[in-house]
Amino acid sequence: MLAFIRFHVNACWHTIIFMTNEPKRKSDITKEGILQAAKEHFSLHGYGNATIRGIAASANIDPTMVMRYFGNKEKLFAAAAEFDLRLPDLSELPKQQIGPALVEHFLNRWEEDEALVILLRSAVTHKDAADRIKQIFATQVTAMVAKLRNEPKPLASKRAGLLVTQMLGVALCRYVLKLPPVVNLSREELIEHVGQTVNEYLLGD
Amino acid sequence: MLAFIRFHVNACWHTIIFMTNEPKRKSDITKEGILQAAKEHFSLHGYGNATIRGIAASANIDPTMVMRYFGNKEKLFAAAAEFDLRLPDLSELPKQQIGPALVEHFLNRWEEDEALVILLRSAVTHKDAADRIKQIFATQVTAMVAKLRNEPKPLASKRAGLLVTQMLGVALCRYVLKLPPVVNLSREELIEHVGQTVNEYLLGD
DNA sequence: GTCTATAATTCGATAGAC
DNA sequence: GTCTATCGAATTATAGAC
Repeated sequence: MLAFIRFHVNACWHTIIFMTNEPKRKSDITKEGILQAAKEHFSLHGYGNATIRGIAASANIDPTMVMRYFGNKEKLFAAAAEFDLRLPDLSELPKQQIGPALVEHFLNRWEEDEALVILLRSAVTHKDAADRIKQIFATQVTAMVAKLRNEPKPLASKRAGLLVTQMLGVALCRYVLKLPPVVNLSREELIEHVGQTVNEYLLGD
Repeated sequence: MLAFIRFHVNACWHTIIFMTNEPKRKSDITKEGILQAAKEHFSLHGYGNATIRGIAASANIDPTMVMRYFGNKEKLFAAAAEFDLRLPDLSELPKQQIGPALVEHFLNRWEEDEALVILLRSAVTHKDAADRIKQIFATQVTAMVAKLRNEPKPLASKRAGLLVTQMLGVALCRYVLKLPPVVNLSREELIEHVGQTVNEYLLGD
């Protein structure tokens, strides 16, 4: 098991990684450290403005090591942005609870895994990231919506589209742009009000 | 009055500008052409990935002319991203129509003025653009919400926050990321369903 | 495994001729 | 007003010594 100590000098984060249990090859530890630093830099600056050198500095390692382990910047990004929405099966819930439960799940995933912020901040200018987001929401979300009710695919696609505008809007304002009126909303307020909207989009009409 | 002819060679747009009426100084025409090209490049690529050289090429002009007219890249961006939401006074409308009317106004503004897409695509990685968006939504939107009903400011701020997540989410998915399920929604569908949500956020409880 | 040196680009910005 | 030439900085990526 690996553990991290993180500290920052001159407004720049650094990571020290150490083992807590099973021994692991040094190369794996190094790779984990690079990946952790990469996630942070891509998350903060987006694909284009994150640099191999900056990532290497945060991981306390030589920049050439990053290339050695990940080949190039694209592959490093792909590794750092690996993500799964892990949408739960909501079909058993009472209808009134589906929306709030889904919003809570989204908030949790967004806060526990940097990958979505990475993808969102990069997708706006980086084609690979945009394609990943399109794929995630085209497959996982539409499938979940279609499963919820037995409707023809075009209608499920409309519901999924409306749902995505609201959920990505929350993520953009709260976790990427950090707009004060949205950051100041509590989790409970978001779950209640946005949950009601999601319910309308998924089950309304 | 100025008019534009636009064509593209090698997947890159170019602009020819000519007068239709009143004569104008050549320097003004040049400046207009640069600004038009700049809006397009910032809108497509964001601040960091748009280049002075690319903008100059689109405007059929020497790159040094851009610097001459606008000083530096920051000032050129500020000129290209100049924007006003022009929120209408909705307090006279029947309550049921406020949400749909507001959504329609947002869609119109977004489609007739590139500046909002410019700001949104740049705000994610460029601090100046993020600050502009924060300012626009902190002032114009919150003021409109507060005017709609006579409520204490913290409550108006919550309503404005929820509203912004939905409206920026629509803009992000439809005009920036161009997610298929959202692009495929018709204007009428957006006005109807998102309008209902907006009504809930602005007037609910 | 690690690091120095450097190649090859690209960009914003400036100096200065005409 | 216009353009050539160029500076200085930053980046990804590679070659090769130890």
